[in-house]
Amino acid sequence: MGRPPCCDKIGVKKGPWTPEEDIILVSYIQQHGPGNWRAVPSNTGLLRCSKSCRLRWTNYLRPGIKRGNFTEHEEKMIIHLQALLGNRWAAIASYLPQRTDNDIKNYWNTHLRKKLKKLQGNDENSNQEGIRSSSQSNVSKGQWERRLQTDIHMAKKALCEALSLDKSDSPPNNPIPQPVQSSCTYASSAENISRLLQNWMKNSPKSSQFSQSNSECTTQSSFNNLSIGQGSSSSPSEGTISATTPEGFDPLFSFNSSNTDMLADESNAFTPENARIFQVESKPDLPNLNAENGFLFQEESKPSLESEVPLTLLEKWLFDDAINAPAQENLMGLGIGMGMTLGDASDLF
DNA sequence: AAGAACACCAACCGCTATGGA
DNA sequence: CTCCATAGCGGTTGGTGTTCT
Repeated sequence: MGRPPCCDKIGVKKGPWTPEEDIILVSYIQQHGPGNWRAVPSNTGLLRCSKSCRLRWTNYLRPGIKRGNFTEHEEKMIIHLQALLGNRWAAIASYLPQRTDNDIKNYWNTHLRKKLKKLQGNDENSNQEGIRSSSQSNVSKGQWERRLQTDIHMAKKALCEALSLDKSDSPPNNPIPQPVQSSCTYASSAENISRLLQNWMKNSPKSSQFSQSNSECTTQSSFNNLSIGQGSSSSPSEGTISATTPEGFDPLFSFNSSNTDMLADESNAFTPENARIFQVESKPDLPNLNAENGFLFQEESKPSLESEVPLTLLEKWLFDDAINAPAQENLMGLGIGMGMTLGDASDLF
């Protein structure tokens, strides 16, 4: 029997995604969750193949993705991990949950590789050319060993987790760094779309093709007022984005004036912080974003502190930072037990 | 000012592994 | 067991913006 082909490549659109397509895709995923990508083009009316939809989601629209400049810390980690793992970008990305493998790969190819080459050129007499050259010199052995060690370690970890589910929170003094499990909150993908739209509006001031009741409402200002989770319960008069589809799923994005105070200022619109607060605030009445329709709130498994007591932006920022810090420290000790020290990578700078 | 060269990065391509029919 | 869709991955390409000449 077999299944029908993924996409027949006829009438399949290629090239950059438009904000409209992004909105349709995110809206659909918020309702149905990621997966079953084959159904996405037909259900949304997107003229994209399923693979393109999946890649767009994983590389760009997925929540929690950090874009923009890499920090020095991230650079060092990438260099270190690349030396350990080679060009296994997905594995490297698992240690930098806010970055996609594509992003890391691009950054490596465009920045870090040159940087390392330059450093090696400037330091050719040094025995610290280090990780790269030394690992390259016996690449067949060293890399294989490291990969093997990494794989063994990952297998061990998986086994441990399987055997002790109740100990899912690894002890703080765990000497073995673990890939960071990124939390997945689809709501905050609006942040990504907002960012996209802001860039888009910057680059292309022409009006979007959203059908809007208010003709003065530009795409950007609309998204500054974006409210998540109001779904079909929101008043149509407030300007629901028209994203008609064959199945007519309800777009989840609507413009709600109740939140414009926080988001009215363009500079304040949908930063990661306020996006998350926004999400928390809109949790209690989320008719469309619940487990029943596939919307996953993995962050809800965290202590309910955040949802009970809204934090200020600064408090949240500090709170998030405190959470992330141990993981980063842990990651920086990655080489321990893998035949490598962080110093090896740090020496490159 | 104009065009060439370069840099960047989103998206695509092709391959492999996996799992369901 | 075989076939095929799907997911995931790494390499590559092409469009666009920036810098250089």
